[in-house]
Amino acid sequence: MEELEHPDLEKISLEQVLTALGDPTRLEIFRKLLTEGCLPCGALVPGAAKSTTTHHCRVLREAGLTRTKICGTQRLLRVPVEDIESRFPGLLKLVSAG
Amino acid sequence: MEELEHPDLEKISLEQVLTALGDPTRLEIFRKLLTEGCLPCGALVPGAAKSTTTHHCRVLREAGLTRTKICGTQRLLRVPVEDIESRFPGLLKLVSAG
DNA sequence: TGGTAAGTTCGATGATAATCGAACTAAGAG
DNA sequence: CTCTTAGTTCGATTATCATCGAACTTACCA
Repeated sequence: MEELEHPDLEKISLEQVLTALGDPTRLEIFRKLLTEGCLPCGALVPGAAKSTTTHHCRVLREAGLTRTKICGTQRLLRVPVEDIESRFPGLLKLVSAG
Repeated sequence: MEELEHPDLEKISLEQVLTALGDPTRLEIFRKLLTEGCLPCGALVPGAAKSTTTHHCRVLREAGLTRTKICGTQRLLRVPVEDIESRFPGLLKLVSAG
């Protein structure tokens, strides 16, 4: 079960993370993944065009906020909780609370 | 010494905060205020047009991230640290570290 | 009472980004 | 092999936003 390429979290800037989460759709995706664990791309934004969802998933992945596992025709997204917590301490608590 | 109007922090959404800080210029302003304390509007973005700085200050203020005191012809901005910490726990640590 | 310095407001402009549909790729079922 | 399902890529469109200059307000100083 391979994974898509992901950036080194050490090289991600806080600005990039905040920009990624500053969009309402992506914040909703991120929160959904945090509470529900692991979800396929298609389950993330009900009602949106597939290409739109793909776009948001890419922005989140490139900001280091999600990991994507290739699982047949599906892409399973999850939040790398420990990695994020060590690189951006406070972020997950912030998103979970807000 | 009066203050400009500020929103109730309880009514601010996390999304609004993240959008405000997602811009590189505003993140820089916010960090500068965090480290240097209290600064006039004009000292925040060297080189920018005054109207640009005014714009960014308004976005930050409307997101509850700054308080503005009217001081003669100047507007002195500061970060309401305690208020932010209680409404958005983790945010200040996140910004300070990143 | 000028004059200056600090910000604001307004309208325009340019850049960035969100969204979509259509065509495509890849994997699995029958 | 064919069909379906999941997602990607591409190009176009639209909307949002960052930036600016010009005109204005306000406070303070000489």
